[in-house]
Amino acid sequence: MEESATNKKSYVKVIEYIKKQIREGELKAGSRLPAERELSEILGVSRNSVREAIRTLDIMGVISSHQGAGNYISGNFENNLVESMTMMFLLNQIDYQQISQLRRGLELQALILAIDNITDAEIEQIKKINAQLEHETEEINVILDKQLHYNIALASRNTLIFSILQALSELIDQFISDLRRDILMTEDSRLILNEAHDGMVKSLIARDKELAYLAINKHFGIVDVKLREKERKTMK
Amino acid sequence: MEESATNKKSYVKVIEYIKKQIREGELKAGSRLPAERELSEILGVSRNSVREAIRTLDIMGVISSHQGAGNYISGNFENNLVESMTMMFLLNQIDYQQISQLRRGLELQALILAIDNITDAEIEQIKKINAQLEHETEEINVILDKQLHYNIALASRNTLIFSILQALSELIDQFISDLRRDILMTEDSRLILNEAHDGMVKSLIARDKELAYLAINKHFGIVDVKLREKERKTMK
DNA sequence: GTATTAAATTGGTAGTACCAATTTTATGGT
DNA sequence: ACCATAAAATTGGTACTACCAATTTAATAC
Repeated sequence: MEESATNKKSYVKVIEYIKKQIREGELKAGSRLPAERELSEILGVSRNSVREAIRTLDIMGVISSHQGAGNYISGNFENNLVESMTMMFLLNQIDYQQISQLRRGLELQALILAIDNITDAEIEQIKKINAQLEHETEEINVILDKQLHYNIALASRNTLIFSILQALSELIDQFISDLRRDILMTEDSRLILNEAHDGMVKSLIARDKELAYLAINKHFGIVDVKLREKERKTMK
Repeated sequence: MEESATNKKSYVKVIEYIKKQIREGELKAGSRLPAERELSEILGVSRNSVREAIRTLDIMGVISSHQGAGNYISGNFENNLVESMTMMFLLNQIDYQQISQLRRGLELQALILAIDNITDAEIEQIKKINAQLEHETEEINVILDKQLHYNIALASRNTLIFSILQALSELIDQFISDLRRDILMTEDSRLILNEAHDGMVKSLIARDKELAYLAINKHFGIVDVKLREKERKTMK
């Protein structure tokens, strides 16, 4: 019972065609797709269906559309992950605790991978950011904090982990940036977070994965404590 | 310069409207959306645009469409993650090594969370699966192996981590199932994997996170070794 | 009250038309 | 020959209509 193309919904045909073209090397990042009217003719489906498929791939980050210019293969998937997680968040399928737990797992793995892959220049850059971060006596500088984690994620050389961490960061910005600020602003958490960041940087310098594990635990330990405090207040 | 609704592309309006409805509790998992022709009228956009938006949310897993019946708010996001990662894979933005690294981080975190949340009944279930798995003398039973990891991920009580792990599993099935089988089939890896699985189960029983860390390292240590062997052969 | 049938509803697809942004081509001047 | 400008062609964005196909709902017959 092979029905291959028939029976399938038209927009699925279009998506599969594009996938096939990518798989076969006909399309790659930067390539321009055939015009919608052309695709419509090639595949024997209406332009409606072509557009539904392209719109989906657009939102997913696979394609970027430019009116008048054409549709191009992109490669920016963070948007898709953000969109997806946003919906999960809105539908109450996930909460901040889950996001934090995921981050903990990924930050640790990113740090461990970075230990294997980071260059000396990158370490210097991170040391610089961390030094600036510790000069902040008032509160944790959110931007510097993000930069620190960003650079570590980058040094992991794992696009997938990097993308997910970026998506999580954006998700936090969108929905719970105030919560994060509250968590980071108190004096005690600031000190512990500085220690944690120091530990992370030291683990990179010493290429010490055990230290990395401890530092991440310290980092997210305090985040979790603060999160629970916050929840208790909200409950009252 | 507030332009709110104007200037925005029509399908964006539709998506934002649906998001808003979800945020305000008008729509939740299981809810039925207004008919496409209705939405079209409500928002003052063409049915085309409504469909482009709905199609996107459909592929994302937020909506499930049923011809004749209607569009319903769903909540099955694995499909979206799979789609997204599939595209990343096809566009050579990620490879098996990266997937394995991500899995390693998530499996560890899932196991650690499971230690805190798993019930005795669930432990019994997992022990049973593991016992069956060790009876397999010929090769690793892929299905049982997947079940073991599946149940641990479930016990983590983290939908997000669970979803990503499921997506990774499907991705592996789709593209590199043969590679996985090759990795798991050799005698030495079978023994080590059994030890690793034992360690994971024991860590759950003893609620020992240190043991969990060691077991996961053993598990993915052998996977990585086999992966590198495979790569070396391919290079030749 | 139940089973069957007809009608209405709703998503799926196709086609046409026109607008808007961009690119390409043609035109004119120096 | 070169460049700036304008016209034409291309291409995505949107709207509207029409019809098909699956499903649900209402009507009918028993």
